[in-house]
Amino acid sequence: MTEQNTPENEYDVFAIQEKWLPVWDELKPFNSGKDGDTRPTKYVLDMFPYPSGDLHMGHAEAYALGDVIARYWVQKGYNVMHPIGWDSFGLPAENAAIKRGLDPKGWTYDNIAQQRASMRRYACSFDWDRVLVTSDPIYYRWNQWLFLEFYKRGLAYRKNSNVNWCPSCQTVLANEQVVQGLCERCDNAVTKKALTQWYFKVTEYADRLLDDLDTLEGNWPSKVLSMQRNWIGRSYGAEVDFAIENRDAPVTVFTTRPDTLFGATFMVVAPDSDLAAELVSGADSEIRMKFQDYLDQVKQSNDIERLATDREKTGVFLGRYAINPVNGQQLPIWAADYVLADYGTGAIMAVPAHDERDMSFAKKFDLPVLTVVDTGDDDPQVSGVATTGDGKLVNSGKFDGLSKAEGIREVTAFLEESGKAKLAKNFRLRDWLISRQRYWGTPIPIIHCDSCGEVPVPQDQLPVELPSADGLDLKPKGSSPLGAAEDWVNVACPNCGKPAKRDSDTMDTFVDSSWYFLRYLSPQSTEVAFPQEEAKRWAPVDQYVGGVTHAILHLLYARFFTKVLHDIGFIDFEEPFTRLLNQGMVLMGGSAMSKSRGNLVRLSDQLDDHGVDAIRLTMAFAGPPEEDIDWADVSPSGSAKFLARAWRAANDVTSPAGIDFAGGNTELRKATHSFLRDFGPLIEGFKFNVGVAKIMELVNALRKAIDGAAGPSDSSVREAAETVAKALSLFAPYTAEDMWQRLGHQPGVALATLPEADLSLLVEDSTIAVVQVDGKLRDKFEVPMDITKDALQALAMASETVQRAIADREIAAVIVREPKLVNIATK
RNA sequence: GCCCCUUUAGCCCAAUGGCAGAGGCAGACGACUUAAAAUCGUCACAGUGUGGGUUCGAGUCCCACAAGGGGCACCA
Repeated sequence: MTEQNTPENEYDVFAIQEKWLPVWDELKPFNSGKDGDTRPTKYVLDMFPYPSGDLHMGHAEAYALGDVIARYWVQKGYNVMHPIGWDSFGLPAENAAIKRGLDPKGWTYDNIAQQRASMRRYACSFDWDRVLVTSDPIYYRWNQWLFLEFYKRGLAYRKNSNVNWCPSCQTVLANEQVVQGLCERCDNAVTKKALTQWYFKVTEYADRLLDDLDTLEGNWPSKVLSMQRNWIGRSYGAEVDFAIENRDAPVTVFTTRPDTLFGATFMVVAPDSDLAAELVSGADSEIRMKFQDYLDQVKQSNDIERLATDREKTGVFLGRYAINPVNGQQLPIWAADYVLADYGTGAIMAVPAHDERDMSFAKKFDLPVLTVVDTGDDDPQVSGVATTGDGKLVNSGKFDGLSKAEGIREVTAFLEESGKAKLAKNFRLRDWLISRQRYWGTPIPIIHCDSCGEVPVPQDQLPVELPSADGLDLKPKGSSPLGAAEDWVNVACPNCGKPAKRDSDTMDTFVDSSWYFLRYLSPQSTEVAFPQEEAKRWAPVDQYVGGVTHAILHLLYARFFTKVLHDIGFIDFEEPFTRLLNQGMVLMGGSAMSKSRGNLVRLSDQLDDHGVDAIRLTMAFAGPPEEDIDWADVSPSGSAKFLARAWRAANDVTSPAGIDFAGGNTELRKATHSFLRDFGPLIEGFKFNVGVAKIMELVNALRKAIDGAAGPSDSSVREAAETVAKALSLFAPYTAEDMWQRLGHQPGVALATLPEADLSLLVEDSTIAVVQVDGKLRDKFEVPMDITKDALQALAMASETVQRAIADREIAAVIVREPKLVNIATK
């Protein structure tokens, strides 16, 4: 009695944590890539964190789930590479450092140390010998090397254009970092600013980035695939040349509806385009002034105003005319900000009858509407509502009567003959703006020389290391803080030796994360970014795990880098992440956790209250991994209770380790082996919550057997308990390890293999057959597994309750699915 | 406006087109206890958002609608 209450025989999760951590440090069960390891390889990758503080609940979920997968494959006998690192450059770290008056470097590395300690305690199955930190020169030197490889191939270039500018952060933003016209980071309205900036030519890969998504179908969440497709936004159409009165060269427009060419009644160009300025320069002074006023107004407006869909159309007439190539019609040319300078050619043909935007513009400025497709809807000329559906072409000369699709084809072909049109496609995707006017990032390895222009930093001078932040004003002021680091920025031109200046911008941190999965192959190499043989061995990533917040940005950029590296010949695959799991978010009370909302759940508190295992188990058990977890809906104390229950069951086993399981209690053996049959597919299908439920089921059966007929010494009890320990180690490694030891084994349950199910144990010689009448259950009885169709049907027909259900109705059909089901359909 | 996802018991969630319930939370009851906690055990609770359709048979497939969530959106 008293003995049962000694600590030795009581589940103490905190003591267990302390006990096993040092043992695992020694054992290193998750080291990968040792010489002579003949196991097949598997690359499981968790998205690496920003070191912006300690780990939070979101990290806890992501790493718990990634760990289930990594540990599963280890137990299946794979050599699993499951690395971790830190995405440690970037604005969050820098802003926090400014706010606290600290060096971003010291602040960043302190946080890394803290997160690393927390990950160890959280029992993440990381290979600690492969850690990388993107703000280490040994890492970002290869960003610079990659930049220069891109530069060599024309994939990195500089151009002047109107870029997204956050007046609050005082830096440019990529398109992807502007959300609903607001800065992703500070929620201030984003404006435009003409600047010369560095770009990566991601548009050159737009087709492949889109088409190759098909190869990921089924292995990536369909949501992510559709977001990427939306983002790339390919549309097919034609480029059509319109001659311009009093101008030698024609203006080319892009249209997806060449079939409506006869309905074009005006042309619109983007007001902020060079074309608009050029065209208006040929107009009289009153028009030029009006245009200038309009342009000023457009430039002042921000994206929120511009994107408001219910906004009235605005624009000015440019005093010039275009000629419609299909019928010689004279079309007035307008400038309006609903046409974008950087999409298509920055100019459109306006067909108000068949385009809502053109229609509202035509109405506002009283421009003509001409219907050229009869869709069966109300005539737009009369109704003032544009029609976009299929129909028959009208008012279109020899093309009358064609369908929309035929018209698109025929009209384009007709113009193609005279060289006035060609098939074309356009993308919503823009080139990736990578310059940032910030300190804490990878310096762009270019030197600007007055005589030589842009000069790449020679390979032997890489890395271009960041100068110390000492004495630099990091506060945002619109230009890079690095420009003020005199000693750093002023260098001799590598070409001509004359005084020159370093490029003082730093790279977008998405550059860092676009190829880090390859750097894990050799995180400390000073020779190469990554060794090609190792890439052959490990890459691409078999399983990527992370939040859906990166569904567009990070994943698109990483896919782009992969394709470029493939084309250069460094790797032989074109998609970086074979399989992707997006875990949901952890909410509290229905909304995202935040300090200001007062619903913040601190991970460290949860771990102190319930222990690591219970929190990990709760994360996995809460529901399907891609769904959000509302912490108000789950019960970490329930998880802790279950773990104690499992632990006690293992503690009750009295048979010796190594005992032969054959001959053990049949019922429990069946439970164990049906578990073994079901568990693997569940984990491989990401149904972790169901997998945990199956373990609970097995523990319930185990408890019953210990307390019942089998008793604690039965071999089946040991078999079940060992199975529980192994399976549980994916979710609750401390508890599982302790169970494993108490069952008489050496430490290292993580490396113990899960046996295959012995299906012969699961063969039943009888089953319950059900009889339905018109689909409704009427009777059930036990039958032999090998019962014949006729015999089962006869048994069913003989049933009294069945006969009563049929009553006097005529039988239309009898469906027999022996041995389990008979359905009698009546007329 | 276009596209996608979700909707099963008080709650979180299971269910190869074949008996709606695997698991858990909260709950009720019982055993153990002087008592309580802990533990062990037993139990109740929905006919699957709504309306149609396909089928011998639908939570599951198809169509429409509703609610909630998400993505894209003046991209020619």
